[in-house]
Amino acid sequence: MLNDDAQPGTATERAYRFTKAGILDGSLPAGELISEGQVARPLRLSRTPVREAFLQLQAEGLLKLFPKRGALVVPVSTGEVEAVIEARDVIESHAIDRVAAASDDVLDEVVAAMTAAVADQVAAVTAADELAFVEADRLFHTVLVRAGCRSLLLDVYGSLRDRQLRMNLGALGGRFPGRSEGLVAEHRALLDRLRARDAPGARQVLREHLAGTRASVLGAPAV
Amino acid sequence: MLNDDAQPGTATERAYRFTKAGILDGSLPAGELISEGQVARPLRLSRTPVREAFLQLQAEGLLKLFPKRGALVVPVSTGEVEAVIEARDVIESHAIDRVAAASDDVLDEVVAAMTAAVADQVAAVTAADELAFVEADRLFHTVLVRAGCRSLLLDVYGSLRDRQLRMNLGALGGRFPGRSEGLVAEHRALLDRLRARDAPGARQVLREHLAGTRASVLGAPAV
DNA sequence: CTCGGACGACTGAGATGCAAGAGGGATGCG
DNA sequence: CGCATCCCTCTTGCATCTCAGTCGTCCGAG
Repeated sequence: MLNDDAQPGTATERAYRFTKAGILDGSLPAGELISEGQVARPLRLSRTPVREAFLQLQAEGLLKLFPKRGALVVPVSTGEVEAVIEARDVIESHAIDRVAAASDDVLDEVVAAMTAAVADQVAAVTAADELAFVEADRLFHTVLVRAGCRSLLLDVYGSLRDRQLRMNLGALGGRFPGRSEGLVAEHRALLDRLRARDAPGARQVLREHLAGTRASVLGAPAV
Repeated sequence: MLNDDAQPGTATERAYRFTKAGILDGSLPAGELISEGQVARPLRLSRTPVREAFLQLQAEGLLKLFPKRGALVVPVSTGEVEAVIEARDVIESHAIDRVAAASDDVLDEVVAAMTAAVADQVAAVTAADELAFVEADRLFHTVLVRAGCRSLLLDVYGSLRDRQLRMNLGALGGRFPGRSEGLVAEHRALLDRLRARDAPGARQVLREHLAGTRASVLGAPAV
């Protein structure tokens, strides 16, 4: 937010990061109609790279471009929450199946990585570091998906997590109201099932996990 | 291919369609490094809209942009075939579960639409109309996914089918070497299972169906 | 004959300029 | 005072221009 300019990368990348960050952290509020100039001016860029960034963000579903009108920061609708949860369920369940059926070596490696992520989460909770917690949470799930899915689904999953991050921030204002412990416990349960190669059990845990996420996002009136 | 100009839509759209069509029908061969001018010149456009089209196609995975070098028409690798098949399996299986658990009304409607698609396929086979056959095949699956998945997965599935289309054309030169009957039979079997709300059975049929597709794409040396 | 460095053509990244379309507010009329 | 209309501004779409990086080629030295 502060270092608007003099960032690394191409102009397009800078515009992309700036805009995406703005959307994710809420400084570009959902439902707002933003213009290319709004991004180009503070970054001291021309509109060309901004346009390319907008296009990319539209492909990710964070923006919706209206001809001659502007770019709408798509609001997180209830439907979208459901869609994201559904997609996560489908993809992560698949990953579970694959990992549970993998060789010992692969399974061990994945479980180790996921265990480490959980440890990071616990550390983040004690340090009261929101960002680190979210990052570790993301890592936990990403490791699973990376191990169990091919590139295509993996890419989809990546953009999914971005949207979910935004949902959390939008609905909860960035707070995880005491759900941290529950999340960690569910992660541990998932790991247990995975370690035992109990795919149906792991999927069940995942489903409950996602149901909890869904509830905390949808059911939170405010703070 | 013939009507290069005077098409409807914005310049960006025209560039997008032109390039995508070229990639899908093979006139822009996979592995080739194409330049913006190559598309802009025949369409009598400037390079700006072409660039935007390239960006979009990169997001869909059909192109890979190399800075200052050009745009690579990504070759259909064995890995990509596997990835597409995997993703289709995951998404369509999920759709099957959802549809099989849906209300009678929904199920009936979906089955009716899919039955109609199969009928179209049969008609296309007798008419020896490749294009219509592929279109009907696509419709068959799309109806299923549309009924069983929310927007997000549906979008993913859409781009999936494009890539698959390209794989077919690339590997088989557009021919379906006598597999048409098999495809129709498998579609019918899938419909039977679906009609009986036998989700596991339907998934099994689907898996075999996709295995057949995979084999015909990967394992087909020629005709 | 082969290898290496420099030159030139080509390509994309980004900036700028112009024109068309959409919306909102002021204005004139009933 | 309410409403339809016009105009003015804002925003994007696209073209054009400049700059920088990359690659192929050519020429000379060993």
